[in-house]
Amino acid sequence: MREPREAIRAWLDLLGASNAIKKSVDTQLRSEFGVSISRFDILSALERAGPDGLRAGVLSQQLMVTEGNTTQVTAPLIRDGLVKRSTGRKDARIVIFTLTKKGEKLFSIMAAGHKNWVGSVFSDLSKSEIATFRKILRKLNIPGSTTQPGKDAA
Amino acid sequence: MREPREAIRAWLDLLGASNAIKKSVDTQLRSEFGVSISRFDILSALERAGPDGLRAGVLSQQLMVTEGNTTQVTAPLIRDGLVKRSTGRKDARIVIFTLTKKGEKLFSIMAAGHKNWVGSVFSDLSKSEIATFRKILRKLNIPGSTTQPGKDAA
DNA sequence: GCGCTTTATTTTATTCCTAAAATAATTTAA
DNA sequence: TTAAATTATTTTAGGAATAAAATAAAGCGC
Repeated sequence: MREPREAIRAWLDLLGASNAIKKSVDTQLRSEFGVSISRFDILSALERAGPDGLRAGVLSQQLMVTEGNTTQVTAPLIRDGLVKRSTGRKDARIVIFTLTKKGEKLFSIMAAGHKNWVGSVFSDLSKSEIATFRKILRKLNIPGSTTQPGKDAA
Repeated sequence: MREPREAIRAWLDLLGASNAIKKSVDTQLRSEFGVSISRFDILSALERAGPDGLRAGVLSQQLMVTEGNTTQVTAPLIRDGLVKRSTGRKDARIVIFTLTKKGEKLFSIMAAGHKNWVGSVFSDLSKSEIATFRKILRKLNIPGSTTQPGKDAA
């Protein structure tokens, strides 16, 4: 494949679709629940983690953002009583985030809406088309991405 | 397609690929030319527009950003002498952005690098795979998107 | 011609993100 | 056991985006 013109078009299409879907989901989460997509992602990770919650560093890794960002985005969630922040009992450097009851309740409602919205975006695609789509995404050569097959450390 | 689980996975893959490619391109543009991807996009639009340049509103529309954002992102490009800002001769409310000679020169170098980087991301895909990929992207139902087929104003 | 509306852009305040500096707690080593 | 190094997180400064308010210029209606 030495035809960068088509590659550029594909990249612009990919970026455009991603931005448009993200904006749509974000707008719906905000208007219905007053929560941005970034905050939703944090609630989602904490829900998956269960009652033990997640350390700040682990949460950041999972969301692929910096720790500074996690500190900032959790702040309003804590202020609003959706997330609890506690420090490690053995090691006081460690910070653990968990979902509060209120956070759990809100998240379960939001998750249903989110699932439906995303489902509707892909509703015109057959199961095999979705599989093809994901397969092609996996074939992209993204520099610095660890998601490549069989790329173990030397 | 009533299987939101796979749809969610596809959406997360799509978002992840888009973010990763964008970060990679941005990093390379910054390190080699000291220009962010947002600034590159503006230079690119102005290059396509040619010597007549573009009005602030048109530029914003093309880049799908607000006019306030255009004002802000053009500012450093003007400061650095890559873009010229002039006001309309007939209507003083109108602002026109054009590429300077310096901007043209830098852009032509950057565009070559950009084309290669994006090309390499898609280098493992055949021509028909790229076509399939773009076709599937076009089948996504994105709320509020005007890119849907045959959706004329009523 | 003068006030009112519309149009075009800028400014302001806020969110989300990063990188780098600062802080704070623990562990290691001499 | 205390000074130095490491680890975990927060703070700070700044870029890129938005929405909404402010500014500024044109165009209308009478």
